Amino acid sequence: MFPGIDAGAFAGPPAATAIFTTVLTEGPVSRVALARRLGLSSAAVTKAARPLIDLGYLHELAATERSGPGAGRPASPLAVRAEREFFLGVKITADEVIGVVCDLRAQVHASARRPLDDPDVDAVLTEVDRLADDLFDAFPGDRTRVRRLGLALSGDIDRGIGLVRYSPFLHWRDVPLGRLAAERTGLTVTVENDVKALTAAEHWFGEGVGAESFALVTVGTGIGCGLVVNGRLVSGSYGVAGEIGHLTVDATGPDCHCGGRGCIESIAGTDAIVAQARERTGRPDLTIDEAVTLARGGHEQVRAVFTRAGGAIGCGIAAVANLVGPTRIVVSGEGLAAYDLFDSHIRASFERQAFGAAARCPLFIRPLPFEEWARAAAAVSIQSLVVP
Amino acid sequence: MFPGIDAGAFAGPPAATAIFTTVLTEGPVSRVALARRLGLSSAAVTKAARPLIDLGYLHELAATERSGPGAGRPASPLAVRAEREFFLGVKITADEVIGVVCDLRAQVHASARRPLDDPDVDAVLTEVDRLADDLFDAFPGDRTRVRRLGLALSGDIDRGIGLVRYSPFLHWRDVPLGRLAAERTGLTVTVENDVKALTAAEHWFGEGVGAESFALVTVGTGIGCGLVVNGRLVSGSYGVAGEIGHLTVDATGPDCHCGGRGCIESIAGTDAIVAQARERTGRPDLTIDEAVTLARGGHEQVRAVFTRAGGAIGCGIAAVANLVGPTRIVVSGEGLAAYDLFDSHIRASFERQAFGAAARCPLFIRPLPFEEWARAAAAVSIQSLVVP
DNA sequence: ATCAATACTTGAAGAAGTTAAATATTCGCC
DNA sequence: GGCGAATATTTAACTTCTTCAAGTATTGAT
Repeated sequence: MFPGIDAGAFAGPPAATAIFTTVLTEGPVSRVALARRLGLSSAAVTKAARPLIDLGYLHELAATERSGPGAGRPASPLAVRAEREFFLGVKITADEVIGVVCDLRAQVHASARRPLDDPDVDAVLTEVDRLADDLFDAFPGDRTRVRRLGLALSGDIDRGIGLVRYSPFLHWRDVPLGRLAAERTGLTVTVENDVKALTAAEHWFGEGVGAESFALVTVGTGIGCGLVVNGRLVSGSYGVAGEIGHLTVDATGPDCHCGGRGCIESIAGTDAIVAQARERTGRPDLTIDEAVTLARGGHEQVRAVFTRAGGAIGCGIAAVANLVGPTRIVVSGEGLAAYDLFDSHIRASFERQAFGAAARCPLFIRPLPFEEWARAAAAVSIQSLVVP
Repeated sequence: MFPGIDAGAFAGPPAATAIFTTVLTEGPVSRVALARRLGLSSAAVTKAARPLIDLGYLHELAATERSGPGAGRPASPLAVRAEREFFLGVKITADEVIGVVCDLRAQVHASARRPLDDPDVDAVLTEVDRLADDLFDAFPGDRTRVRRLGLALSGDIDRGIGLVRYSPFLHWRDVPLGRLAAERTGLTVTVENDVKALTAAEHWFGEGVGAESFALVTVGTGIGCGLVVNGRLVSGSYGVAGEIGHLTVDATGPDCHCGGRGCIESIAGTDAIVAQARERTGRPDLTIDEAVTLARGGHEQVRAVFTRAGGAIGCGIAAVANLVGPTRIVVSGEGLAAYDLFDSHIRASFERQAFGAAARCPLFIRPLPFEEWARAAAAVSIQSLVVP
């Protein structure tokens, strides 16, 4: 059952988990609708929902306007009591820790960030702990309701045991971050790869809701991809999954640090875009923001860099669509802050490369506020409460 | 419960399905081992297994040699009674129908084939029906134990309702093949895409056994891919999945009929290999067999064609490994009849392109007897009995 | 022969779900 | 206002599946 006071995770009957997950991700639903949706009898829903209501995780909404024929008792939809519990989410980057406090529905209630100048494990833990304090201070609600912390960082991570197998940018190997952070903060900690966290968050609280399979492509310094197939996140053996950054898309493209040529990342990664823009403008100190401004201002040479990048991203997305056939695709990341320069090119390239009906797969292209990574970490923590 | 006489599918308790599936795919296991493996109590295994034994689907093996400390009652492993039930499997190609009779463990007991000269639905059904008769004639066992038929063909297929949405080589659209074949043959029919069927067969009865995720890459006229992720076959929305044939791997490569350039298929597809070999030998009527003979004989120009093809295949496999991270990969297909010419090049290219530890993913490269496609169809039929 | 170890079986008890019937609430209509 | 049809939810009796705890079975070692 859901925890009363302790930090234990949900361990009730399968029906209760399914009910709570559905209400959480798909919004208020009546018991009868839940029964239909989950293949249960309405009696089973009534019974399984009661303890969730008693514990304060669900509550009944006032009857809403009818949709059907008009007659009959109106439904009393079940809704999640978002403020029943709160979650910290922290994204760890090479030079910063960014944190948020979210409620059960992954709405942000407070946020904070701290610089990081030492990638040493202990130093990072200290900053995470301080950040948690900052978040508690900034959080207007009941602090005793915050009992979980989600951490997200890039690298090879074993979420099950909270182990960072390898983090290239922090130079960590086999760091039991989950245990260490739990000791430091006294919270129940979940650790997940950042792209997977974002994918999971999008699956439960974003555009991926209700999709049996979907893909998230992140565009920034690197190009990454998270996948949900058959309703479950794809983890990948050997610590590898979602690596699309080094697919070849243009053999006439630039050399890539991976040893290949014309990889997506070497064309559409932020660094690659800056490098190309510098080359074409002859300004060796051009920044990405200046490049964006020039492109928006109509500078054809720089514009072409973004066009080409969009084309490369579209190719990568098409590869994903052709291989796993997701129902929907989200394209996001810091690199899309200037998504007005990308959008149509990504779509055109995708539609050209996608196989048959896969071209009909809807694309959601939008920039990603950096805080969103931290929210994703909190979302993973929410998941770990509901589905241990 | 398992059917006694009727053609109904398994509908017993979840534990019984899990037990039967495990014994079927992983071989004889003791009840205690099953309990540990499936997270059940040994009492539950005893109880769930009894009806399966009574119905003749499972039986007890004589106690085997011990593995543990030596003391204690020896286990009585449960094994599948393979001859309890038999299955027809038929692969439909553009010019032939190929069929086999398999037992529950997917061992072939008889096989037959018939030419096909008319892609008309009715003509194909007639040939399938005749082939079934041929198979019944060739089958040495008890015919009344054959009650299911699996069909496999390339194209967009809805396995759930036995519908062929689109078959390019037969020019079919929305043909309810499952229903039609059931009416014709009187058998319970399952229809599946051929590559997915092969993937499912490999997952249950081949190199994929026990793998949480694995991939099968077929090499022939086309280059295809089937995926199992989180223990389940990937179906793909929009009728698309596993399309890796048109990934670009060599921008200097030949034009492809898909409109792109340097696609895997345009380099490593059987037709592409023949075309390249003809060009390099100046013999416009060279066949694939002759090309293989030349390459084996040391003809450098032709050899290079296979080397290049192997490189392209390796790239495609690496793309799959980097994106979904399977635990194992099988590379197979008619196109690998000359796999001695490919093997090392595929491996080298894969290891070069695979990301980090993904390069450690074991590759099983081997040719595919054509009959294997029919066996895969039977395997899908077996699955449909056990997991409806 | 006896003991420890391991495998399997049994029976009582419990959890989780089902069906069928009762209850609750509304709308439309008289 | 009262009544019936429609829909939602609850209740109670029952079924099914599973576990737990205790027993039986079979072996090797002493």
